[in-house]
Amino acid sequence: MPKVGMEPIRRKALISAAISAIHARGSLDITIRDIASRAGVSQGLAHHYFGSKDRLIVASMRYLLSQFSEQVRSGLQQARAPRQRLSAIVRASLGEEQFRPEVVSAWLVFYVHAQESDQARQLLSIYLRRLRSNLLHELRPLVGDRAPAIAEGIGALIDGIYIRHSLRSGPGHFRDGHRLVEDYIDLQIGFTQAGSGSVSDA
Amino acid sequence: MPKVGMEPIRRKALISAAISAIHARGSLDITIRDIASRAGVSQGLAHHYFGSKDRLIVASMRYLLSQFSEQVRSGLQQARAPRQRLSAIVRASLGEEQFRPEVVSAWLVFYVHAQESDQARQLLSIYLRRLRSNLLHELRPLVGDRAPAIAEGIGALIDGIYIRHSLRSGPGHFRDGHRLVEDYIDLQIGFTQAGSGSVSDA
DNA sequence: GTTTTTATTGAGCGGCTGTTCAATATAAAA
DNA sequence: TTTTATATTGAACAGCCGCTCAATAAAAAC
Repeated sequence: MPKVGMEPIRRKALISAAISAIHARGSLDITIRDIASRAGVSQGLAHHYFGSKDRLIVASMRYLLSQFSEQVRSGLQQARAPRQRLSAIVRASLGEEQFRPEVVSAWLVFYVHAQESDQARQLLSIYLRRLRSNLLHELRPLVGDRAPAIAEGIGALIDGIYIRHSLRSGPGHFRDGHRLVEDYIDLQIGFTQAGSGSVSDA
Repeated sequence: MPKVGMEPIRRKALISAAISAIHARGSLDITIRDIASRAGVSQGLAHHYFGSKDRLIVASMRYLLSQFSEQVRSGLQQARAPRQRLSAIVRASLGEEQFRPEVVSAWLVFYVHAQESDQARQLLSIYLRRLRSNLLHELRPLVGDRAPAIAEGIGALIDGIYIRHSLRSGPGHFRDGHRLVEDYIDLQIGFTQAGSGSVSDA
């Protein structure tokens, strides 16, 4: 078996510990000592591998974003038709993986953090652009030039459902969120086909 | 002229200063010294009137919520028909007043804070319930028993548009948000009247 | 077996924080 | 005027924070 150095192991453990600490505290107001202790190492080691608290935070954010991206990618690989690919995106955005309590807390906190940190805002913007681009690509053949507005609507609905979920106490409520977005998509598609909009030009 | 004590004046100044500080910092990680200095008084005075930092934060949150409630109330007083009252609610929720940068920051921060503070969560729940109740009351005569789902959709859309706005850089984007919600409402109403749903029973 | 690299610790430093409190100035009441 | 209540300050305190660093243990390289 290949003996690897400790670095990747510790990095991952510290990132997980940071996300867990953010959830426990409900904000970015967490201490390196707390994170290190959750990861089972000393404060010094956290600095050794990440240099500063800020860099550890950014690394955690990047980790969450990359995990979400992979969920989307894997979902899209199993769907061919545009309408089904839309569902795949919704499923990835509101999937159980994204609703793990720690993950929800971290996303919320990062959204807020993006207001003060340029780096955080840049990272989130990438996520927003990619999601928008994915939605547009699938919507265009279905609704023509109404795609931009509908993509914005879907994105806002997803974010709104997500943030509202975080205020509820209980566990469930997943399926309702999906349904809400799916109905929205179907309504908009139906309206386009029966309404005054251009019935596509391809 | 009626000579009032300093208390109400200082309380309001400190609350405004707190909201301003939250905006500047982008989080609740602010110091009493900073708040007091923005209000033009000493740290000691802030404690004299609010007792603790926590109570000052909660007072600021309450202030924002009450101001929003009044916007809704005043909007509803000028509209009679259900469909127009819905527009009034949307207008209050996505009005310029709510998009003042300081207000946006404060709302976001409070949403996150609600995850750790029971008091904050309770306050936000009241806002959510009242908004939902208002929407349901106007939706029922228009869409019958589809009202709950549509109310949830409208609420999520509003919150999503709000949170997404906070990540944009520029000033504008107000009108687009309104339009998105109004279209959603019209689509849902149209679908109800032409679709398979119960056409109301009143 | 010696040297060098990696892994890890925890004490310590300077600095900032919420809060307390004694002191004082101002205004109201007597 | 004297007394009392209100308004206001800023120094002081105890405590926590991010971060540095010298010390050491273990592993790899030689």
